[in-house]
Amino acid sequence: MKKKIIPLIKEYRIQKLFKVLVCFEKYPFNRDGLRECILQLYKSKEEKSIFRGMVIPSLRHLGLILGYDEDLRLSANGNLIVIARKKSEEEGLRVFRAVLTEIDDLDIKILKMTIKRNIDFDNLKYSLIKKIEAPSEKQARERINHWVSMLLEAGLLVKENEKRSIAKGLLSQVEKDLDVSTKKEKFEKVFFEVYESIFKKQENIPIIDIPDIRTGVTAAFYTRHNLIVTEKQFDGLLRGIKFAADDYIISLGRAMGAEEKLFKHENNYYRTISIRFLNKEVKI
DNA sequence: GCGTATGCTAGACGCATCGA
DNA sequence: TCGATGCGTCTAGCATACGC
Repeated sequence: MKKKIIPLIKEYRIQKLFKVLVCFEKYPFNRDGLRECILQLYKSKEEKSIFRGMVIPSLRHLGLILGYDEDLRLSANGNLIVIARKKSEEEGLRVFRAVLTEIDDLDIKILKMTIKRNIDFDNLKYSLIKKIEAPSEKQARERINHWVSMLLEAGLLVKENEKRSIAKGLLSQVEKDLDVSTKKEKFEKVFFEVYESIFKKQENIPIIDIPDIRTGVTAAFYTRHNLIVTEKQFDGLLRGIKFAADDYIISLGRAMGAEEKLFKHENNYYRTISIRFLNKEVKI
């Protein structure tokens, strides 16, 4: 059986990650400003150790940032966490839990296995360590332990005496937050409004980077409706709308090379989106 | 002008060290 | 002993130098 690949999340303290994400919000596309801001959070430490060795890889593995070097910036999920965290600590955690649960569900499945299997948590951890690809058992254990620590700090797992179990109340809240059915009817309206606002901001250039519209739509859903739309959900919802209708045509632009977080549609990967309105009055 | 070599920078990751 | 921290090293990608 092919072993799972679980990356090592070196900076897994959620409160620290919140602070680091604020630096990314303050200094998008500004590596120097970003580096200085982050190093202030880690007194007297080296750029290589903290910035390049811990923060960047961890945030990238969690899908919270995009780009390299001067292009480093928040992803839509990262931006959503920052917006929610500004509202309150609990709201920040609420969004973080949704993002973590989505990753766990896709790659690791600790939460599902903990619910499903009526076995001791340590046994579950041991069986996971055997199933993941890592240079050594020590490394595999470290990867699982860091992931478990994040789930504990997020409150999705709870420690009772020496046992770990699922925080059922919180998890049902996360499941509610990740329920896409409540978002379908609002999606089209929000999507076209955000497209229009980015279009105007770009001085009427119709071709928009998909990461930008993801960020705009996910933020709008949260601020207007208090709904969490993750990047994965955005992509699913976008795939669900008509690309050609009586009043508009949506075109997608291919990526020039290997890039991050491309939009997958009908087995192809796209980086940009543009909309031609046939009867502008109708839609906007 | 073109192709190759070399050096530098940034990102990623393994593992050593330290303290509880 | 184990978890937390961060240093050392490797690799990829890019820019520049150099030779033909």
